[in-house]
Order: sequence, then structure tokens, then C-alpha cells
Amino acid sequence: MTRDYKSTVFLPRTDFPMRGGLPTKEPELLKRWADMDLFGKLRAGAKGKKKFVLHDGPPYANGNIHIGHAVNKILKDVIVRTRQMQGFDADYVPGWDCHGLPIEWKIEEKYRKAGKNKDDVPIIQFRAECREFAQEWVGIQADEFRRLGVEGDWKQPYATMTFPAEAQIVREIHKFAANGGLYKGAKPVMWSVVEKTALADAEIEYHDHTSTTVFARFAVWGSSTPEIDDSSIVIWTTTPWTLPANRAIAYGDEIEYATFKVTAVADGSKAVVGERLVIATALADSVFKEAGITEWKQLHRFPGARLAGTFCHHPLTRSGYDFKVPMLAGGFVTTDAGTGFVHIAPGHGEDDFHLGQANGVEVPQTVGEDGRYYAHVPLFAGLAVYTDQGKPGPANKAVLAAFEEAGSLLASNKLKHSYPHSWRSKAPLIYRTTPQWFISMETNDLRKTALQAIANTRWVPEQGENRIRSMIESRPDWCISRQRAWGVPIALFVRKSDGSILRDHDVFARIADVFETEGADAWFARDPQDFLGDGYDAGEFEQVRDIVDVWFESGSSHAFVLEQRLEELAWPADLYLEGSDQHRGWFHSSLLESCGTRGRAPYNAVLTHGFVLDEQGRKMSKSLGNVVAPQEICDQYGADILRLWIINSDYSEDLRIGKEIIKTQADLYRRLRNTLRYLLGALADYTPAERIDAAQMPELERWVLHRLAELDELVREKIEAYDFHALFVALHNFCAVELSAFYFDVRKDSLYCDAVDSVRRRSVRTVMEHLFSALTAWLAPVLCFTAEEAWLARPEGLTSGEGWTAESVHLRDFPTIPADWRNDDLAAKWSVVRGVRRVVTGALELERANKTIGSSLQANPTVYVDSATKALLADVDFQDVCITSAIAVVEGTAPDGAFTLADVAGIAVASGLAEGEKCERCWKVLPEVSTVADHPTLCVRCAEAVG
RNA sequence: GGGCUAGUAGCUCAGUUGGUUAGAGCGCGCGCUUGAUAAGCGUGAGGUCGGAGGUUCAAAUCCUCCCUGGCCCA
Repeated sequence: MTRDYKSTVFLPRTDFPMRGGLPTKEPELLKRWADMDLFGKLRAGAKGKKKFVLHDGPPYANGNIHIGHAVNKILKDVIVRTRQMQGFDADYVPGWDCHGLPIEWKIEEKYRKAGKNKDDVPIIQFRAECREFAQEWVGIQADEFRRLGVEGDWKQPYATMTFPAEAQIVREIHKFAANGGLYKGAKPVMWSVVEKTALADAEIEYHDHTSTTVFARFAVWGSSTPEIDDSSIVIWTTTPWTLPANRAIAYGDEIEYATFKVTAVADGSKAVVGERLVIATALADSVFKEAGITEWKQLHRFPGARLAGTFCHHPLTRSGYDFKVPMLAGGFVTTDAGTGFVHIAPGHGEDDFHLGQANGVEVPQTVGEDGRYYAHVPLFAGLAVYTDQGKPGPANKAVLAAFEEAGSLLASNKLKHSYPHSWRSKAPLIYRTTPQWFISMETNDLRKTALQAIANTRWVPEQGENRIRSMIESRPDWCISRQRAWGVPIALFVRKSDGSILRDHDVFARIADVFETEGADAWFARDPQDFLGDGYDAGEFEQVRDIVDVWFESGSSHAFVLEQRLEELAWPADLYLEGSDQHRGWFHSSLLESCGTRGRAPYNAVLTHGFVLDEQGRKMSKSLGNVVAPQEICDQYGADILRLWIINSDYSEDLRIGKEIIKTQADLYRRLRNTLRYLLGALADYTPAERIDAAQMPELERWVLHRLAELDELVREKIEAYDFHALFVALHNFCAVELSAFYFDVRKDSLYCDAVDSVRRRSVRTVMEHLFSALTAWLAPVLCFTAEEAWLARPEGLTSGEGWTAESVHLRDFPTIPADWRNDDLAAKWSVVRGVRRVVTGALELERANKTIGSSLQANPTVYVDSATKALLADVDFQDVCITSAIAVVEGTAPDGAFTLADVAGIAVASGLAEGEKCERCWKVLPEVSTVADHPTLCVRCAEAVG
């Protein structure tokens, strides 16, 4: 009768399930971490260590998080966790951006639905409702971020709308006011005459509109180009009413222009035979047609660049417009339509304004908030561009008449085109110059300081540096004022007498102090005299009621977060990490704010990631129906899968996500999870007493330790480079190829069947211990839930002693790998061994196909090798390595038909069957089976192991 | 239109200064195992390296143009 030897085989045992059940398991772990105050313990344990501060860029608090938020926050979390486990004190304070237009809209929308008007609601009440709205979303988003496993100071996050933040933002504004960087200027904004208000981009709708077009002559006054002497520059515009505000003409440097002499005209043409006109050659024909010019002669051709330094007369020069109109190169000039010359009215267009700013051209204010010319405008005072009904006023006709009278009008027509309208009144909009507050890029050398700060910062990837530098190099002054309600006021007083800013430190301090306790609402709620104190009379000052650009607020976060919490944090931050769009956003505004007030960037390094696209590489949109929500992935697969996806993507570029990609990640995850599971099973009942010194281990075990040492080096290197993708590829390959397919497979026999006290089995288990320790630590920053689950499932014997006491895997540091585990000679040798092994497994496959064998343990192949390989294999238990019952390694020429692999030279394998009986315990086929009297069905090793 | 950037097997990615039949993991097909079993092992098939020109003895790699995307501007 045969005994049941199965019970004597040491099969893996563990409670760690093969399937994660992450959607239900993860919330349990979150609760565990909250209950044990993991974050508090992390902070306490890191006290006194070198700090690593990743300063959180605040998301906007107005909706559920999307996949982009998830990418950003998870990456931050992975980095913070790796730094923490490297031995840094890596605190992380999440934050929110709370002020601004989108939230205002939501509240306004609510009013509209209730049939109320925003302007009828007291500003304090309106702001309170905005605050409540933002606060609600802060709470929701915090929960959503935490569900992703993001660890941080969720009890004390920051928000731009807290009173201390509002107070500090005002202090920052005051710094610019005090150092002269802040000035009051004018800027064109989209203006609705009907509502008498400026509109933001999102409040603008485009509809077809019929405009009056004008071709007008600007007589050359003086030029550096003789070819255009006695000529007129011809401009074209669809807004004739802006011509009184003309102060320049733009040309394209690389556009070809020509001087034409008119030699014949059609009846009714306003062109004059003999006059000379300058027009872009590409557009000349169309201009001649419009102007009724039937014959002409081209005199000179030249590139636009030749026009630099030329001035023209304003066409109405004799009626109060007697000034020089400079010709300026504009990159925006095209030959799509018109004449190749663009009339520039700095107060009535974006391009116009920036070109004017760049060249020191004044910004005339010609049209008031009611859409009528100001009284000071010659010829046209009081005329309306659009009436308060949104209908065209007399302005265009009057301008046309004046130009005709002055002999400047060459032609006029109508054009139907897309034109901006108010989303509320549907009335056409105009660009109108309004007073605004600017931070100068030149005063105090802000541009220069910022460019130097960029050079002193580490940009990852490096291209980010180019990107932000080219922006800073060319950007205009920073317009920081907004005519809105929900934000931090630009809390300044301006003297009515001369428009100068009141720069008084006591007043500034009073304002900030009040904001600190009452919030920025105080600016609107209190008597201005409260802030001015006894020294000034409120009647002599105008209180600025504009609010500050929200980018200025978040750009000040380094001040109201890092600087104000120096106990926990540090200034400057070690790292800012956001999507690459933030080169123009937060990186940019933080840089300018900090350079303007502190002379350097608030960060030492900036890391950027790309955007999330769908599986085809297209942008996600509701209309395409390709939106992937992080919440759905968590519910279906688990946050660890989402985290793994991010790390397995090259986030320096755009990331893709979709069904197949997520499924792939779930497959990769299973391999990692099963590796941990196998280790746990193998380590059942393990205790440190079983440990074997590396020096006494078999070579194969020492090879695994060597690989751990190599990986340890890679882990450190890749963390430094923030290259988690490469790190996880290496870890996954290690688990799949080296452990599962090789080491674990080879050592199953030893682990299952060797005697418990055998040196070999103890070596295997010691190596398993090291593997478990290293892998749980290395995986923990990314698979924060799974690594914890595995850690908690470790055998009782590994809950005490050095490195094993932590109550959470996240309270551990990365293990220290002994330097002498590294053994390159051994690695080279085993690389050869594995090469030969591949030839053997290839040969076995043929036998399997022949049905000669099933299990490899039925085989006994003969391996023909050269002498060097023979020597190399001499001390290797090669039958164990190949998982055959026996193997012969023979030096010499292989017989015909022996199996070879093209890429393993000089190795051939001939098939053979193992002789003997199958050991009932270890399943090897050995001649010795039946030689042990007590256990006639076992091999010698198993008989001894069973005892 | 401008700045930055990408396009290598079904998927995620490697491919150093141009140099032998372009690699890996996953997935897929087939087989084995049934003592990691909703697992494990072996093995095989997948690529005109976005397209077209060009430089070179030699190009995924350098140059030009084009196509298709992405971010930020205009």
C-alpha cells in the first residue's frame, strides 16, 4: 500500500488571495490607514530628517476630478512616497484654487434660473455663496483624491480662499505696489455696450455679422525707402469706427509689397489716375478690383522689412489727428485678405495692443462704456458705435464721410463674417480700452530675473526650459486686474488728485491684518476709512475694487503655504509637478510672483507630464464618448491598476487610456501580485532562525541576491531621474522572467521537497525573505494598496526583528542591500548557464510535440558543449536548472539531428528519457527509487526528508 | 500661422555617437503541467520603424517636404 506523501510536500500556503478584489479591499485599507493615523505616524517618524517638499499645484474646486487630475495627483503621490521611503521627511500638503470666474458663473446661473439678476444681490452675499460652492467641491475632490490612494495632509490642506491665504495674497500685491512693479495702464477688452460690461472669453459667442469694410490711404510722411516716397499705404479694416484710434500700421517682414502707379480707373472709382499705392503683391489684384482701378503699373517690389522706420500721416491729420503713424512689423499680418497692411488701434484689438506696447505706442481711449466716442475725440465726439439696443450707431458712417472728405477713402463695401457677440444680449461686441493694473516685466528687471531663475531651475524633461523661456522672453506686462466679484481685491487706494497709488506700509499692514481675521470680504464690507486710519481722508481716495487674476493667487501659494508653514515645509520647494500646460500657467505665474518679490523661483525643479488621450490618441470629449473616468476604473479594477497604468506610461509625453490599455495593466498587475503571493506562500512558517548567510548559499541563490543589488542601484537611479516607467519595466521583467519563469520554477523542487533543515532549502527561503522585503518596498509607492496587503499578510516570524516591525509597509524605508551581494562574475557565468538552458528547453519542446514526454522530469537529455562551457557547468546542478530528472553534459561533437538554437553557438542537445521509477513525492524519475526499504516509492532525498 | 512635442509588433515601451537577420514584457496561437491551478512552464506567429524624397558603402537613427495627433499661443 502506498502512503499519501502529498501531505509531506511543503506546498505554498498563504491567506493572500490570488485575486485582489481591489474595489472592495482598497477602501478597507484606507480605513485602516485613517484609523492608525498613518500620515501622523509618517510625519512623526520623519521628524528631523532632511526635507523633500513637493508643493501641490491647486486644482480648481468646481467639479468632480477627471483622469487628468488623477494622473497628476498619483504621480505626486508616487514621488512623495519614494522620497519618504528613501529617508526624507516628505510632507505633502494638497491645495485648491477657489476663486475665479467659473465659480461665479455657477452662482450667477443659479440666480438666472431663479429669475434674479446678479447685480441685485449684495456682493458680500454673492461672495458667500461662491465660497460655499467652492468649499463643497473641495470636500468632494479631497474624497476622490484619497480614494486614489493619495496620502497627504488632508486634515490641513491649503485653499486660496482661506483668510490667511487671502491676507497673504494681498501682502504680495502690496509688495509689487511698494516696489513700483505695479502700475495702472489701459488694455483693450471685449466689451458689451448693451450690458456696459467687459466679457470673458467664455461669455462670448460668435455669430455672422455684416460689417462695413474700408480701404483707406495713409500718405507716407517720411521713409527710409525711396521706393515709397510720394505714395500711400493702403490699409483695410472691417471696423472703420476704430480709425480715429489708429496709431500705427503693421506690415509683415517677409511679405512682398510693391508700389503701384494707377493709370486708369472705372467710373465712380475713388482712385485717382497717377497716384501711387503700396499694397502686398499677393493682394494687389483684389484691391484693384474693389477700388475700381482698371490699369496700373508696378513700380517697385520689396520685402516688408524695408518699411521699418517709415511714418505716415493720419488721414485726418488736418482735423485734430496731426501725428505720425509709425509702420511696425507684426508677426500676425497675413495676405489672406485686405491689403497686407493692418491698421493698428492699440485700444481696440489684442494684436494692436501688444504691438503698440512692444513699440511704446500710446493707447488712446476713444470710446466710453456706453459705446459712444468720448467728448475729447475730434469730429466724432458723442457718436455711438453701437446703440444701447445693440444696433449699429452713426460712428462708421461718420468716419467714412470724414475719410472721404479728407481724400483718404479708396473703397468701401460690406462683409458678412463671424463676429463676437454677447452670450446674454446677443449684441455685437467691441474692443474697448479699460483701465487695468499691470505688473511690469521691465521695472525692477523682472524679466531678466525670471530668465535667470529659469536657468537656475532643473526642468524635467529638459524641453520644458525652452518652452517657458520663450514665453517669458516675449510676454507682455502681466495684467492682474479683473472686473469681477469672487476673488481677492487689489486692495489699494488711489489718490483722486493725481491717480497715484497710496504706498503706506501702515495702511497695507492694516488691510492684511483685517483680511487675516475677516477675509477679503472686509474690503467690500467695511468703511474704507477703517483701512486708511487717521492719517488720510477717505474722501480723497478712490478705493480699487478690481480683483486680482486668479493666476496671481495660485502663483502666491509658495508664500501662503510654504513660507507660512516652515515647520513642516520649506521654501523654495524641491519640486513643482503639473501638466505641461502649466508652463504658461502656474509655473509661469509662480515664477513671476516669486521673482518679483523674492528674486528667485519658488522651486528648485519642475517636472511636467503630458495629457491623457483616448486609445486612438485623440483628445477626450463628451461628444466623442471616449471619456474615461478615474472613478469608474477604481470601481471596476481598483486604484492600484490606475496607478500602475500611469507609471507604465511615458508620462513625459501624452498618455493614452482605454479599455484594452487598462486590461493590459490588470494583466501586468496580476503578475506582480502573484509574485508576492508565491513569496508569501513559500515563506509560510518562516522564522529568522532559518536564515543562511549569503556566503553559504548555492550559486543560484547568490545570483538572485546579485540581481537584487543591481535592481537596488536601478531603483535609486530611476527615482532620481523620476523615470518610474523604466523602473517598473525592470521590476516586472524581474518578477516575470527571472523569478517566476526561472528561479521559482527551478527551486520549486527544493522548496517543496528538501528537508526543512537542509542548507539549500533554507537558502531558498532566505532569498525569498530578501525578495519579499525588497519587492514590497519597491512596489509600495505605486501599488500602495497591494504592497500593504502583502506586507500585512507576511508570516508571523517576520513581524519582529530588524526591518520587519513596521505596522504599515509605508512606514518602512527602502531596504539596504549589502554591497557585496553584487557579483558580476557570477552574473556572467549564469548568463551562459541560462543560454544553455534555453537550448535544453527548446529540445524538450520537440519531445513534447512528439508525445515522447509530457513533464520535463521525464527527460534525460544529453548536452554537447565545448570545453569552456563544460568547465563552467562542472559545479552546476544542471538537471535542477533544467528541471529534468537527469542530464548529461558532454564535451564533443553532437550527433546529427541534435537540437540547436541559432543564437546559442556551440551547444546541441540530444533527447533521452530518464531511467528509473517516478518518485511519488518529488516526481523525479530516478534509478534509485525503490532502493530505500522504508519508502520503496521514494527517492533517497525524499526518503530522508520524510524520515 | 508661431513655440514646444510625438507617431517602432494588437497594447505599453527599449533602441547609446547612423553599422550585422529591429528588441522586451504583456496579449494572441499551440503544447505541457494539474503540488502557485480563474495560476505556473515551454514554444510559435506578429513590424515595408507615419508617408515620400535625399545624404551615405550603410538610416528607425541625419536632412527636406508631407500626413496624423497633443499642449500653449496668435
